This record gives sequence, structure tokens and C-alpha cells, in this order.
Amino acid sequence: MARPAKFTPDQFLDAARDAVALHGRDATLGQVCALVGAPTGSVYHRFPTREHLFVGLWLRSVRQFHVGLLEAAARPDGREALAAAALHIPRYCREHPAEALALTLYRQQVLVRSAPTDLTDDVRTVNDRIAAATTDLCRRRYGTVSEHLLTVVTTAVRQCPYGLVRPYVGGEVPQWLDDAVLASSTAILRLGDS
Amino acid sequence: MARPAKFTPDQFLDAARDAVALHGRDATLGQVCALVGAPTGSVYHRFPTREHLFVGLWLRSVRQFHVGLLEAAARPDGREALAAAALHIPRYCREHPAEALALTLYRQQVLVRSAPTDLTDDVRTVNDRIAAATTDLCRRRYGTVSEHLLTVVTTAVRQCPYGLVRPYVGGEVPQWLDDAVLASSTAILRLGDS
DNA sequence: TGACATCTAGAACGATGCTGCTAAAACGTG
DNA sequence: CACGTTTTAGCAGCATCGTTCTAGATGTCA
Repeated sequence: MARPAKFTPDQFLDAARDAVALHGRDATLGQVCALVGAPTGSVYHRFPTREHLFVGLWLRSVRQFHVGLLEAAARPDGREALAAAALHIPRYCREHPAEALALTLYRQQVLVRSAPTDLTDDVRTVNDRIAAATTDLCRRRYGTVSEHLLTVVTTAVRQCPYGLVRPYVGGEVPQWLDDAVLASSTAILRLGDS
Repeated sequence: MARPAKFTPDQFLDAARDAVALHGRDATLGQVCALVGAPTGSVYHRFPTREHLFVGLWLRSVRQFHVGLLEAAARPDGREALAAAALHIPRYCREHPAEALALTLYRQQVLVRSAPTDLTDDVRTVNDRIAAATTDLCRRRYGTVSEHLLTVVTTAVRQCPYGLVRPYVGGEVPQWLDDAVLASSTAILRLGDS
């Protein structure tokens, strides 16, 4: 039909990820293209704007992050599932430092309003499966589900571990941090017992 | 002597703070000056570059944040001091949401390398008094000081609470978060007992 | 083999925003 | 009451970067 593409969209996403690791959140398209080895204009055959590229990177990283998180949450034992989910966060940051850094590029809450309209659906629904898994974890841990308990679980399993890891994201995440994650996570979960 | 200044440096810092609250981390000098009501060029009689202005804002916010933190850490009872220090973080974010947002502008570790040379000294030493207070807290809690224990205290008192509060910074920080901060902080401190 | 669609390649365009410049203004001092 | 100094006021230069455009290349399918 036509000339085959020399570069894949994922190559550009990878390059964007590396550019962020190298130059921070305001990496330029020029830096991205230089990493790919492609001319500047080539991005626009895959991503209509710079924002599409970087939001696309964020979405891909979030989804990749969710794979392991969902696996952890699927463990048969409820307590184990909660602990494994919390510990998945430092683990992910160790195994995928650059992707973890890309996670810090945006916040969903903000992105829902500011993202290009053809991406808002993706941004809005990207957390749906995690939300379902959280509800499940909540029911298994407390036997019931309420808005407050959901917040407690989310805080214990994602927010707090992420906050602990955050200063190390992109670099070396110390091993002892796992102890801190586990200790703080279970302590917060106990708040839901009363 | 000379024409008196119509605007103070602090006015520009305040405006930078508000511009960040309004337009995010890449607020422009134009937006800052619009908030002051000053012409664009006026900034340069106080701050040689844009970076000086925003790093200056960050430094001012850090120092303001430290005031309450040092007060909390000065409490006679060691345990109370640790708890009060941890709880100071959500409190500060409630009382000074815009300044708290300015704290997220940079990270000291990065800034030490990237800041303008005439500010690196300020950046490097801005945490010194906090470091001393942390050592003191550590000694009072555990009776001894080691690198590991210092990391535990820092994580429990600053890193973890900050991580919990971070998603809410700039907006409303829920009251129940204080419970989570206290629970996770004491749980992490217990790690130092073994 | 030729037409066509899609891509590469890189230059050009346009907007934005930081920085420096000039002229006028204001105020204390000699 | 001039003078010198410092600031206001806003414009202009300059660089950067996102985006678009044009020309040429390349492979597929009829």
C-alpha cells in the first residue's frame, strides 16, 4: 500500500520517557526526536500534538503499573493482597524507574480537565479496574464497603506508599523502605477497624 | 537620594506564589507582573533572572514552613514533639495552601546542582536547622543517633506525612488525614526500636 | 511497471516568554 | 532649585520550541 513506517509510536513513547528521565518534565520534542533518531516533523504522523505524546506516555505507564497492582490485589488472602499491593509500588519503581518518573508527569484529577478532548475518556477510565479492585479489597478486609473505608484503603495501599517512594523515584529506592511502606500501610488500615 | 521603590521584593514573591497557584509550575513572568501591577522589566531590579525569583519563593516557603516545624520539635516531651512535627505538615498545608504548593516547585537535592550559583549556598544550608532538630529528636526518642535512625525519623516525621498530604496540596486537606499521618508516623518510628 | 498512499527529512513559520534597553519620572541631598 | 540616583514603564530583541509545510523517498497493490 504505502511506505512502511521506520519508527513505531512506542518508540516515540520510549524516547519521551527517556527524555523526561534526562531533561525533566519539560523535555522538548526536539530532544525526543533526537533520541529516536527521527526528524522533528515525524512525531506528528503519530501524535497530533506534544500533549498527546506525553499524556500517551503517562497513560501507558499507568496501565503498565496497574498490571502488577491488579495481580497483587488478586491474591486469595485479603491481608496478603493488601500488603502485596502496597509493596508493589516500591517494587515497580525499582524495576521501571523511568516509567515511574513518567507517572509523576500528571495527576489524573487535573488531567481529566486539561487533557485533549479525544483523550479525556482514556484519562477518566484509566483507573476503573483499580477502583473495582479497591472495592473488592475493602469488602474482603472489612466485610463492608463505604466511602470512608474506600478512602482508607486507597490511602493505605497507594497514596501512602507512593508518598514514601516519591523522593526516590527515578533513582535508587532503598530496600528498607519496604518496611516503612508495610508498617505505615497496615497502621492506616487499622484506622478502618474502629 | 533616589526614587523610592513602588513595589517590594516580597510583593513579587507573593505574586509568584499566586501565579503558581493559578497557572501551575510554569507560570510566566508576565503573569507574575500582572498580579503585582508592575511592568515586566521591573522584576529585574530585584531578581536577576526568572529562576532567582522562583527559587527565592521556594526558599521563603521552606523557611516559613520550618518555623512551625521547629516549634513542634522543641516540645519537652520527645514523643509529643515527634507527633506534633508530623502533624505540622497537614496543618501547614491547610493554613498556607499556596505556599505549600510552592514547596512542590523544586526538590532540594536537584536544586543544589541546578540553582544559580549565587543561590546554591542558601539552597544547601536551608535545611540545616531542621537537620539539627532531627538529630535531637532522634536522640530523645532512641537514646542514640545513627544514620539509619536519622533516616527513620526523617521518613516518619516529614517524608511520610508529606506524601500523604501531597495529593491535597493547594486544595482542601481532609481532617481525617491527621489520623492517617499520626498512625503511619508512629508505625514507622517503631521500626527504629528493633 | 506505474499509481498511490504514507512516511522521511528538514526547513520555515509563528507564538511565547525571558531579558535588556531607553526614556521619563520621582525623590532626597547639596 | 538643579543634580544624581534609582525606579517605573513598556517596548524591542532574541532564543526556544511547537507546529506546519514542501519535497522527495519508499514500498504495496493493481
